[in-house]
Amino acid sequence: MKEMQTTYTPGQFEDAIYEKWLKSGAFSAKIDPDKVPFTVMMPPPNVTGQLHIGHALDETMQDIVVRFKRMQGYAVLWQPGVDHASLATEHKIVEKLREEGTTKEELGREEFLRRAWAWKEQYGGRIVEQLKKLGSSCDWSRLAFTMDEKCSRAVREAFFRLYEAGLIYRGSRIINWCPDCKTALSDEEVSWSEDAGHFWYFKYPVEGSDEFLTIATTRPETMLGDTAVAVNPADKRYASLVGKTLILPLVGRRIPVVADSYVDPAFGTGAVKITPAHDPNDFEVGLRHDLPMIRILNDDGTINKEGGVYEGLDRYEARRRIVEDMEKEGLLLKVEAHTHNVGHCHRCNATLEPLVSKQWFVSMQTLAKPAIDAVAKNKTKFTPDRFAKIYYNWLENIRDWCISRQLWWGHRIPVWYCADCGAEVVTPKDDPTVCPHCGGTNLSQDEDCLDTWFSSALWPFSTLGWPEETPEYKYFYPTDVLVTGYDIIPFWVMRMMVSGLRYTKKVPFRDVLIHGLLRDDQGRKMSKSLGNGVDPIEVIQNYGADSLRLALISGVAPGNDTRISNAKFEASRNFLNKIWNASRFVLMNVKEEISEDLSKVKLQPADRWIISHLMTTVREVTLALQKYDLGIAADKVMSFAWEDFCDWYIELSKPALYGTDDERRRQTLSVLLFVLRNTLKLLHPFAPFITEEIWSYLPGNEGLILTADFPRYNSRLAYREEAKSFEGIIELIKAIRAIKVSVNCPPAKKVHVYLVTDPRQLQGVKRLVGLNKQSILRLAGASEVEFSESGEAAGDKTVSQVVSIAHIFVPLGELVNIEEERARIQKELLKVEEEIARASGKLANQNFVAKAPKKLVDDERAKLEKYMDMKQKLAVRLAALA
RNA sequence: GGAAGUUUAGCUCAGCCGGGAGAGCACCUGCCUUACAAGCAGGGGGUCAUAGGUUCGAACCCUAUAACUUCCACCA
Repeated sequence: MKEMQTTYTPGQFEDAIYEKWLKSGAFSAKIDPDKVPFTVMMPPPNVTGQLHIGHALDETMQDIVVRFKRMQGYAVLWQPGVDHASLATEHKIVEKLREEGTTKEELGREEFLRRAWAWKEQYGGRIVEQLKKLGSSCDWSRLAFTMDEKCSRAVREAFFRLYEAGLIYRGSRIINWCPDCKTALSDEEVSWSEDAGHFWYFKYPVEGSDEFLTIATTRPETMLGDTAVAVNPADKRYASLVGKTLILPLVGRRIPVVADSYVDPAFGTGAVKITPAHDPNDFEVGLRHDLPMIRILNDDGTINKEGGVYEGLDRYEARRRIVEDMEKEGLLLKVEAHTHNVGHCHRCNATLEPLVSKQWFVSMQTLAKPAIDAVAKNKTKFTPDRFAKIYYNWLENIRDWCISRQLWWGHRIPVWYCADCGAEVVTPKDDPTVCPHCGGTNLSQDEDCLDTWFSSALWPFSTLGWPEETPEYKYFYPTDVLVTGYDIIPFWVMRMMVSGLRYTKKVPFRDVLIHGLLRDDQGRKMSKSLGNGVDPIEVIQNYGADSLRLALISGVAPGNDTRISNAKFEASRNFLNKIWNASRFVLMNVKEEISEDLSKVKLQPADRWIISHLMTTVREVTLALQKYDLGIAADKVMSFAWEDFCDWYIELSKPALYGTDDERRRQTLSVLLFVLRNTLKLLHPFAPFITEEIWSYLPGNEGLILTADFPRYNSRLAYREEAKSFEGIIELIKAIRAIKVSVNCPPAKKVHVYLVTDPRQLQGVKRLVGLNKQSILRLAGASEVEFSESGEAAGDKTVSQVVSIAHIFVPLGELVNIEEERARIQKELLKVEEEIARASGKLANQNFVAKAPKKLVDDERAKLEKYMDMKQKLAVRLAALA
């Protein structure tokens, strides 16, 4: 047999274990009509991205569920994949080109895409390798990419169907424009922040008078596009000006004063400059009052020809110059400091400009309704369920989705324009060459790409071959559970629900398991700029993948944000070292073939106790995993393994292992092996590497723990009563230990223990103690334990304690101070009296006795009896010490 | 303005169907006891944010209040 090392050194076996798993083929999903499918779609990380701690949490949670289900015998498909991440990837490539001194426009579309694919090839494998380090047991043979043929086909079909249904349209609307990335963004891609800015008060002259109307603005440069000033219709201050004309300074344009209830009279001056082309609210006002829309910005954020003398200036330079010029004209009234919410590009953080632009949109309202209903009718369930409210909140207030991006890396919009008749041509599969309207051949494809999330929204079924009715699609769809962070609900969860219901008529997943975000040990978000990010690969190197996995999920309630720190990784690592050494202990004692068939073993009380606890743990862990309470499940396994198995059972087993009764030794080993094997199985989904490694050392193993059966609760092994009575022995051992400590008795000094037991219980207790005598002596540090009629046999210099099975007397000679002992007993007595007061108070309450469940009342009576008995014994002892 | 969450030991957090307040870390005491010092044994420490209510019984359910966090809307 191989020898195990004395400490847990994950770095020495994790990679080899992963290879073993891959070779076994157990990650590959197989369609099996005799099995129940269980399907999970991995949220695809960005193809050129790097693994961060958030992925690690997401992956770990999926892997736990998937491994659990695989062990339970489901036909598991965990579909992995990567996302082309149109904007993020293109942004990186553009930056690289900038370093090289060129631009994408200079390269041209074709060359740019060639470079992008090369980039994808270069970095696309990295994230996959990192996922493997975590132990992810997904089916790599099915690795998908959002721009591969399958997914692209699905995108094309989906676009076609929505277009045909009139749910995709092209229009000029106010969108969020990033002047750096030079593309439109959806509302969801805007990140807002409170930025310090200014409020500039400008005076606009009223035509044909000496009067002025004062407005306030945070973006002076937009005045170049002003086509009106609005006031509230109820505002008496400005009533006389409504309908009059102002002369827009610097520009000279004649603009009307209009009345519109959108204006808040209490804010600013109560008069608002209206720039319909550069503000969503102004856009609406413009529509209501039929105002012209004058766009003043180029795509790169410089002023266009509408800006007259300011043409060509960057927006901020223009702002500075305009303020300066207004001041020169005497039209700048004042400047105030002002903080306001400013939208930034979530990718490059540049300040966004709202502007009117012709883009493609998806009408969301009709599509949203089935998605709302599906959750309301519980066809898809959120865990924790409070996230359903967040989901509703989004869908009920949904606005149209801007899906076109002025990018090249992505799915090109499948629309062709006929140069001859101006028609839009959209086809589901092949590119059109002839215009179906006029027969012209002068077709050109839209230059833009689709939002990345358009293809992500199809992920649960595009990866399975939809729109074809493939065997995979029929067997594995709908999927079972989607695991993701709450920050992705609006981007992805919602859109998958919408698309799934629209295209497949089914919910894409039955459960959505939501997790929180990870924060540093001070509760701050992890970010590149703070440099407080935890690199999962580094953690794996230092502590092992299993430590990382345990640290991420143990003690965490679903959906809550989590702080992580090295202290947590250390704690997990220590636990795993414990498991490692416990296994090593068991194995080093196995010197011959040991049967694990418990029906052939004459079980001792301690054996039944640990088996009983194992069964309880099996039941609780299974239940928790089924409810996706991963943190609770992990904690249950861990406390069973460490406390029950290591701290108690292994210690209890030592007398038998080192004793002379060979039959007894072998039987104890049977139990040790049985419990160890099942503990490893319970732990496997959480800590796959170490459990697989130890598994390889276990005798008589065929195959991997990866594909072993998950333990099942067996009522024949529950041993409820036996386990309960054995608790008395544990209580006894603990009490003797405490007695020794209370008088500073050196642990190595063995003590003689006298037990006094109620005559009614004597036979049972004697038998129980007799069966466990060696364990009691060893664990409590005693030389002898004997029964006696009274405590007198122990003499005067004695410390005593009452436990449920006996009154304990330990003579400790010089170590005993009678005064202290009296005080200790008195304190003990006080505690017992409190308990008696509590229990009898409860039982005196007629309502409690009448209304509480019978079992509770009975339990309370039993407790009262027990405490009365303890009180009596303590009182006698106290009197004897007097 | 709308929504969701949090408030429990010194710190970080669990706490399921309402039925004697838990873990890890930290702290104190004693131990290298032949699996493990990444360990063992023993211990101290909590007005479960506040105020009401429901209930025989509330950390848990309801109402209000306070503080903090996040998301959405939005300040021209």
